[in-house]
Amino acid sequence: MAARKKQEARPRVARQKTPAQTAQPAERELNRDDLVEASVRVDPDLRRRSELLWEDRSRSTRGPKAAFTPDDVVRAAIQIAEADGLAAVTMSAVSARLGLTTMAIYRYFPNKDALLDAIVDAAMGRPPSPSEPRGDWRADVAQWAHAKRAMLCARPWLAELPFVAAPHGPNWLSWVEAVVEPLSRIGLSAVDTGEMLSVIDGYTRGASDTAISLARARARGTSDAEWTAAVGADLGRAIGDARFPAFAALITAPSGCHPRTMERSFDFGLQRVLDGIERYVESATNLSAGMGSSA
Amino acid sequence: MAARKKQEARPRVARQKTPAQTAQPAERELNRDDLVEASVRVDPDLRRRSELLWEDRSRSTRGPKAAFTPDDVVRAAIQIAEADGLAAVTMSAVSARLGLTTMAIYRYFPNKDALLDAIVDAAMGRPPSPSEPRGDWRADVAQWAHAKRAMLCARPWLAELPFVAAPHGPNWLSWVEAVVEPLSRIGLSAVDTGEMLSVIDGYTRGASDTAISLARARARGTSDAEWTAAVGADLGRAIGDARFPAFAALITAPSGCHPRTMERSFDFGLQRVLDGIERYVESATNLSAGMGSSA
DNA sequence: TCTATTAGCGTACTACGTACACTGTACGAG
DNA sequence: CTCGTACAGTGTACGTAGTACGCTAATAGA
Repeated sequence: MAARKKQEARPRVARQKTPAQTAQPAERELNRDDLVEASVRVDPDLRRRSELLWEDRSRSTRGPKAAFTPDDVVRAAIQIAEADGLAAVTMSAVSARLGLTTMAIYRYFPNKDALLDAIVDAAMGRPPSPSEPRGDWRADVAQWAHAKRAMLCARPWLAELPFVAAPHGPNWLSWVEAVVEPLSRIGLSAVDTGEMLSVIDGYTRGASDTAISLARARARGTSDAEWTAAVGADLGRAIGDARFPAFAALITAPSGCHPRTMERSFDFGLQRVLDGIERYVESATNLSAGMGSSA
Repeated sequence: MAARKKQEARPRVARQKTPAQTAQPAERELNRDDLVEASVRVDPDLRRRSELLWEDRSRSTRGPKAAFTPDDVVRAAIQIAEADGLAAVTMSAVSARLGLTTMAIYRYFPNKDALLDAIVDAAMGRPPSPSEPRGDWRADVAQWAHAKRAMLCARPWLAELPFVAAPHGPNWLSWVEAVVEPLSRIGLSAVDTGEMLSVIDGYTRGASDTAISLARARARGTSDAEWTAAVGADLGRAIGDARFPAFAALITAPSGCHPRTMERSFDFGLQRVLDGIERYVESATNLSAGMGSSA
């Protein structure tokens, strides 16, 4: 991540790009040509990273044979992250795992950022395909949310990376596709569907953080009891402090935040969110049917 | 963050702590004594960091006078982060900004992690106090969510830090208190209130990520048009790809993801989430009133 | 066969976090 | 008043990270 930081710190001299086409129409529909045209304006670094995620890196003809594929490198890096955490994923460590010298990975990825991009996409994997698309969007969306949460908890180091930000690879898009599909079946407008996507994904990522934190602790060898004690000691600062009466009352009562009940809690909240969406769907459907019933 | 990483990577030899009190009762109510007892079991590093956030660092008597206070150091660090991003916050940079040599900050914070803890808490600031507590939990919660989102967008570098994780300082607790207070007024059980807290906060953090990403781009000097182009080029990979039909259809339609409409979108989703909570409140209230009405 | 291309190596440089020993200052105990 | 102790800030040095650059050798196409 040091590399990522460097990228952010670079423009100390704020580079003001030529503000030539500030007033370009953004409300139009997108098509391929627009995107090709648009991508020209995109930061070359970002464009290169995106290309590395998508291009077919099949063998080029000349020169000596490479001992590994980029996928091998990514796999090695992921194994290191699984075993020793994201911080252990250094260029030297990855190289060493493959039996290469440090500089050899730079033949596969131009820098660590590009490697991390590939790691993120590979580590996400594919979403589980819904058992049978029986038209029940609510069940499918719930299943997706649980799957995404489980994916993040299984690889808690993944959430340390800014995997919400560009560039996104095929697996990332697959995950999005897997929610958008059931959401589209609701029959809302595209804009509304986008809103619902944001609601579901936002809740899923945000509400998974505690579980991810626990998973991280487990990966470090911390027991659940120790983690609970640490959280309690941390939040317990509120108890007896006049500034936090409501929160103190909350955590003093028998708590719902235990490793055992966390997934149940997640599902409970998810059902509330889905309720909210459903209420909107009902009202929108009623409205479009001309019945004017308010929810 | 390199320091944070190091901390994660440290236990390559998985240190299995003495699993002595694995079966300690966690379902009981918490009180001060429990917490003191519990905190003994907590990772000393974490405990020290928490203490640094909470203890009164008033002047000790002996020795030469310190030129600055820990708050001065934190302020300097935050100024650097505001100007050049989180990556520019190095121990040397902070020292230099205060006119000190690199090693001088170690007189104020034992290491970079501790400094970052303080930065996070200071940068969060205090939540705005609700205009007048008129008993409308929904309005107060919505105001809180918008405020938290605004706070994160104003300091996009803050979201790069694991500020969901321990240790938490007084400002962090103030933010929590500020939602728990209106949520408590609903009259749900403590457990249910905790669930709602998780729903609201989860949605708020998760659904703010896109706006944070935009804010980050702006901080780098990227124009909104460039950012939109970059996002379009990134997600546009889905267009024409048979693997992502639903998502392609979504982004091909006139999109709702524009800088101008982002806050409106956030609020729209927030209203859905609040609807879901409200529906639960209604059903729970009806149930407790013995009317057995199902939602 | 010759040559352009490229995989992997070795060396070296820079930036960062931080350990450690040192200097000088200022308060409080004698 | 003075002296010793505690502490602020300095300077040097080390380990680790990312990576630029030039070298060697292998390979396939001309």
